Amino acid sequence: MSKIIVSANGTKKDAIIKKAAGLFRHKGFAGTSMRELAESIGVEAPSLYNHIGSKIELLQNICFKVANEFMLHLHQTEQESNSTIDKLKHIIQFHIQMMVNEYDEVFVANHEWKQLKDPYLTDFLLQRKAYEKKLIDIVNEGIENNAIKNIHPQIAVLTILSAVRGLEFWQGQKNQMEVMELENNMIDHLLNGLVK
Amino acid sequence: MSKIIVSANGTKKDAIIKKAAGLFRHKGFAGTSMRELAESIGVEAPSLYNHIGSKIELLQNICFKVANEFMLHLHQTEQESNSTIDKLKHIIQFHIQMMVNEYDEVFVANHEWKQLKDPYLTDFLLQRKAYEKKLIDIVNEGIENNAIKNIHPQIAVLTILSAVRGLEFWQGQKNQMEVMELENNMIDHLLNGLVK
DNA sequence: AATAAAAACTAATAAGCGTTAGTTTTGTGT
DNA sequence: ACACAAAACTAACGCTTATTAGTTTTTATT
Repeated sequence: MSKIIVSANGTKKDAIIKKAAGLFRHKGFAGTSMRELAESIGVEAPSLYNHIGSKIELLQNICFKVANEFMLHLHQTEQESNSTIDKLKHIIQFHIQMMVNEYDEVFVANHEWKQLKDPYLTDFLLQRKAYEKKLIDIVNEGIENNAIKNIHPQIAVLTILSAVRGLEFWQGQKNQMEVMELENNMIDHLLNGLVK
Repeated sequence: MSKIIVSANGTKKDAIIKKAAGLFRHKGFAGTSMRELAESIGVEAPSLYNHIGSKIELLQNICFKVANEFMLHLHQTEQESNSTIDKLKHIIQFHIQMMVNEYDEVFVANHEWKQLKDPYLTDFLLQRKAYEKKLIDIVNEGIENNAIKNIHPQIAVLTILSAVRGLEFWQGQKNQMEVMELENNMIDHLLNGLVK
């Protein structure tokens, strides 16, 4: 077998990307060298280039994989004909789940996308703006339906996204029990507030 | 006069740190070179070393200046004998103000502190933990006083801090009117929720 | 066992990094 | 105008970077 250990249904490139996500999270994209990445895999740096095109390509893969997953889920949520509040609950829950299940990738997409080069940088930002726009539409829908108070929709979305994207400190505790507690508390906090 | 333009009551080192904060925010600490920093100031890279010790020292200055400002404000807030809710309002407001007035510095402190080296890294993390601990105590006080619902205090603090720290997208709009709107909406959202 | 392909290696490239040494220019106080 | 200090410069150091070229080893297929 090869030195690069692949998981089921995964290519060697996937395995490299996975390791890269972990290192990029800990040390940043610019702060991680290909030699480090290679060593963490158990291989010499040039060997990586049998499987990948470049360092920046790794970052592109991570960022767009995450962006696509979020966008796909949002599309699905839009098409379910739940109440506005349930949609928001669903979205917040998904963000938390992603944060728990694909922590490295989501973190890197949230923090290192600035290191992307055009045209990928522009694409990424457009996708992000589109995502926020869709969320704002949902909040507006809730305001029209009298389900949500007359708050500034953009600020409400900003607050929610900031809150869920910033979840990075919730580390190590992957215990499913605690994740559910986190979900329930955050959803309640962001929807119903803190005041008794 | 010298090439490095100093603002009133500021040393040349302060001017360099200020420029560094801007670059570190845009390109990251590892992604910013001393030659870039020098060029943005209008000087050759080695000239910087007449005024500063090292690159990492710039990051240290930024991170601890921000950390100290937040900690100082929290101390003051603790000693004012307002209600728990007013304390929280006050703290959220201060975070937003800092985000608006010292955007570069706060952003860098929030995102690039990982690049610090020990003992500064450990010190910074301890200070952050202490800050969170104090906030948790305030929330607990509110729960005991029946002012805050029986939420998990750590998660509540996590949510609030995530929300205010993530405010990065609120860019360019330094219009004071809009800042007040942002403040009022976020405070209302984080304290009273979204649901009507 | 022979052959072809995949995946690893070593060696080396040019470029960029933070920083130091040594020197020259600029500004200040007498 | 002279002396001293501050602040800039050029040149260069040793090191690290991502990546390429060329070669050898390993694996899979017949």
